[in-house]
Amino acid sequence: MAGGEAKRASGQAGSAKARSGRPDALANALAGEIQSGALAPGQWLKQIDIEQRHGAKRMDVRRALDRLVQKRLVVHLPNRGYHVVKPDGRLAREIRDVRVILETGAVDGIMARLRDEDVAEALRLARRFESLLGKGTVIDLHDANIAFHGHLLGLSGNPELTALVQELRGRISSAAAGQWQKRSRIEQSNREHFAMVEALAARDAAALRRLVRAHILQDAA
Amino acid sequence: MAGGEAKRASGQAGSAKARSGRPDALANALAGEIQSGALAPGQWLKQIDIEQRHGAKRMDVRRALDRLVQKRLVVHLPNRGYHVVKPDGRLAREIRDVRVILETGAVDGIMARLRDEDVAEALRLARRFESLLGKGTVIDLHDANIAFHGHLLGLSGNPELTALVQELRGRISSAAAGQWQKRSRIEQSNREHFAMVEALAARDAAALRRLVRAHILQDAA
DNA sequence: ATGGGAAAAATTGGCGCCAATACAGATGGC
DNA sequence: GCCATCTGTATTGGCGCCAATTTTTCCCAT
Repeated sequence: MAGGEAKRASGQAGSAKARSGRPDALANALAGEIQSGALAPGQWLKQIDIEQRHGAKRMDVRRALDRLVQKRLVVHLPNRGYHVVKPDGRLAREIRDVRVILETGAVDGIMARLRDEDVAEALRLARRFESLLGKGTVIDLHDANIAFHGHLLGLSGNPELTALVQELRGRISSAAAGQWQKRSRIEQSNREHFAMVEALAARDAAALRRLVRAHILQDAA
Repeated sequence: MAGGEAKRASGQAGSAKARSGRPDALANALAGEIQSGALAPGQWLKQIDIEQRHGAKRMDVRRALDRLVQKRLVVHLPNRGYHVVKPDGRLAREIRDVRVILETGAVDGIMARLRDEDVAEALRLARRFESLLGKGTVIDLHDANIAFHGHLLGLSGNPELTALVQELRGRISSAAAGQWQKRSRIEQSNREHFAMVEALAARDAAALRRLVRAHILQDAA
């Protein structure tokens, strides 16, 4: 029995691609709705509603919900159902602190591998964020912000670190979503983006660390 | 803000207890078998085998496997099955680097909240590890090591950080399991444990950071 | 003998139905 | 008039069966 050993090297090793499949797609869709606030904290997620709204099969719904439970985005009460997790101040603070550690910790790796074209790309993304300040939706700004920070983290050369931070961000964005509507804070974020790009260009690790820390701490303060 | 509604203490907020339920129990059992090496890397996990070996229902098996996929411990190929993930040097290195960032980043938090009794507890756990050097099994040593580092991380006052590191550790322990059999390295780890306790007692954050970094880097080098 | 191909066995994955449980509303007793 | 209980309804969760796909085995042709 046991002996399986994959003859073909197919699969796994190089496959960060990972065909998402329908269940993951649904899970991501629901995660997006939760993070965007479409699904309010505490709201019950009835399987039938999701099944009809997304035109999905019952099993996919169940699997997606189970996946969201593991991502800590929804809570499952046996024989009662699933509901959106309610923002927990303590938890949000802890995750925020972890993000500070991870993203400031990534700075050294970033500086070590930094090329001029990476700085240029960061500048481009910062400008894209800025261009959306006026007429972009909140979601557009959110995406542009993700793109900027994702690029920055990607420069660390550690995909796992990048994925981890994105996962953590997904777990508190719902709590922070309300904060994102304040205009002054978005403009402050924009200024900090450019400051970070300057720190990058100057290869000033200490300054970048300081900026990243302040940036994260203000986002979900 | 974010009202701490929790009328009933039940559910969500404070429930680190989280009734594991059958599916999680199976997932943990399989995870243990993978990390202990009972299930070899690359080996195919047939649903029927697991169903019979663990006396579980088919659905629980499927759910547990799906959960392990999300934990990145097994790989799923549609219509082919699930197999244990093969140790990937690059991935292991990335996770190891993330651990360095997290555990060295936790040092400041640890020092800020450190009490004398915490140092005493750390010393106790270090001694327990040492006492197992001679006649403990590899698994005993592994557990004692986990306990020591878990205590250390717990001192940071950030349960999320602790949980995150444990999760990361679980994803590479299979790869590092082979390394744990070298005696000299275990003794080196033991010495470093006591050095860390000394750094704790001296409230020397820089020294502790240096020790933690070296300790993690050597474990899964 | 060996390679290709087809049938057979095994395994996975999906879908539907039905029981178990919780919720809502109505009814009756105090 | 209010509270407890009971009934009806909606929702969840489990279990089994069957189709789809893959892997293995066997046979035949070259």
